[in-house]
Amino acid sequence: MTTPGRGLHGHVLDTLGPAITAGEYPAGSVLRTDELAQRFDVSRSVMREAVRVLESMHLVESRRRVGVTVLPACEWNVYDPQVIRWRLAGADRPRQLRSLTVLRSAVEPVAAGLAARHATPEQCAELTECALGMVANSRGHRLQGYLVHDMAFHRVILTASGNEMFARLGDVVAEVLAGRTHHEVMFEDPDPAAVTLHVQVAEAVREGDADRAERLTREITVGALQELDILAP
Amino acid sequence: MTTPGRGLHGHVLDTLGPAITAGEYPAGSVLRTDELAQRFDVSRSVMREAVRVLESMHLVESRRRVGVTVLPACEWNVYDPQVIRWRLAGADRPRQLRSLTVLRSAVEPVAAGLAARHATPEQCAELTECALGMVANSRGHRLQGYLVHDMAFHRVILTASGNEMFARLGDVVAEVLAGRTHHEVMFEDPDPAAVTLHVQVAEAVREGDADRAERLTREITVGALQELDILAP
DNA sequence: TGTGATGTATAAGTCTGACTTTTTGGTTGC
DNA sequence: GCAACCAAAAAGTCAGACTTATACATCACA
Repeated sequence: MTTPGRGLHGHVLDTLGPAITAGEYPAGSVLRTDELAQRFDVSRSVMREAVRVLESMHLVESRRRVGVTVLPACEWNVYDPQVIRWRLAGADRPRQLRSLTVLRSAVEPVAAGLAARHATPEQCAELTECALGMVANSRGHRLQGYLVHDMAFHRVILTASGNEMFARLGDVVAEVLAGRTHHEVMFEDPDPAAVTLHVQVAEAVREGDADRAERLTREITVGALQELDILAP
Repeated sequence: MTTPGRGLHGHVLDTLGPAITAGEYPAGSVLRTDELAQRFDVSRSVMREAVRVLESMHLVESRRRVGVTVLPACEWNVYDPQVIRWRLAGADRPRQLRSLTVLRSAVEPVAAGLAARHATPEQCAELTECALGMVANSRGHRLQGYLVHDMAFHRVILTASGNEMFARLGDVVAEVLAGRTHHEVMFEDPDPAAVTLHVQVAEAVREGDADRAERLTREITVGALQELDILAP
């Protein structure tokens, strides 16, 4: 995704970050900078930079005379894209996927409603194009093409909402969608009902019908929740 | 909030972070590590650590032969609590407050619905206690006491949702609420209707009525949006 | 025996200076 | 005008010496 291993400290992070988020070092574990520097065969300066970054993500805490302490998961900056990526790549991928899908179900409908009010003509056109692309790739095992348009669709919605916080979730949603396609229903064509919903959302946004856009997007996200068996009986 | 100035690099961040998020260095500005180190009267090692942290927040990008480039706001990790705090303390506080309030309006109703399903008896009790505290402080200019219980109420809802991503928004919501009280309607007693809504939400959660909890919480957040004049005509 | 003052070892924190590597931008030569 | 080449600039890396805070143990005193 981002440039991996931009410098030695980046390489260290690519190993340590996933290890910590995977729970390899339980909360409370204590690491020593010098030992880590030796283990990764880097200088202490480089190791310190890596620790500082982990510290800014609230993954660890560095204290004098003690060492580098691993913090409990409830302290982590779970919205940090890097942390999300590490967790998605590791053991608690399912848990992370569920959390993110629930977040989507909260955010995307509201974002769609805002998009209906604020989307520029260009964004409306983009949205329609994405929806059409989804339709065109919805049959005949064209999962890859479908996915690309699906990700683009949701990204445009989030951006067009005009809310910077929503917009920044574009990458996250894209990774959730990609993950879903790669693991769950890889071989079957997407649900035709879902495809129709996307087309209708594009319509609603184009017409500036905020309520309808929100309601339809809520239906989409309900579908995503059901795929992961997150629902009340 | 968090320990300020934990080490020299922390002090540098406390100055540089707010400066960058306030737009003092426009996107594309180039800084040099050595110059910064001199300006802050710290060694290059310390300065490098600070830059690494800013880099992990996507506030800047460091490239060889070029320097430390300030990135455009659309790249920033706007969910980083540190970044949020810096922005709330700076010039675009109003903009940040609006973004966060819209985010609240999306997340909190869904969180309340989940809380109705998953809240433990202890959490239900806490919730009721918070609501009662709000009632008790709702008259006679007891804004401070009211605020404390209001913040606690929303934090419990977010935690009880059982979703880690929601739970981590507790601090953010608390700061939004605190900011609102300190700036807008500081002198008037809170809207009685809002107080009643909180009591009713606590009720709905206790009874496990997810739909009602969600609907009522949506009313609360609509009120918050209206206070900031965020609404469609 | 319990409690407070004192000492000490430890690991992070800081600074400095030398060296390496990458990259930009200009210069040269065809 | 274009290619190859060169030199300067800034980040990146490393090693070593020194400083500082602090957890823990020790000891003295009540």
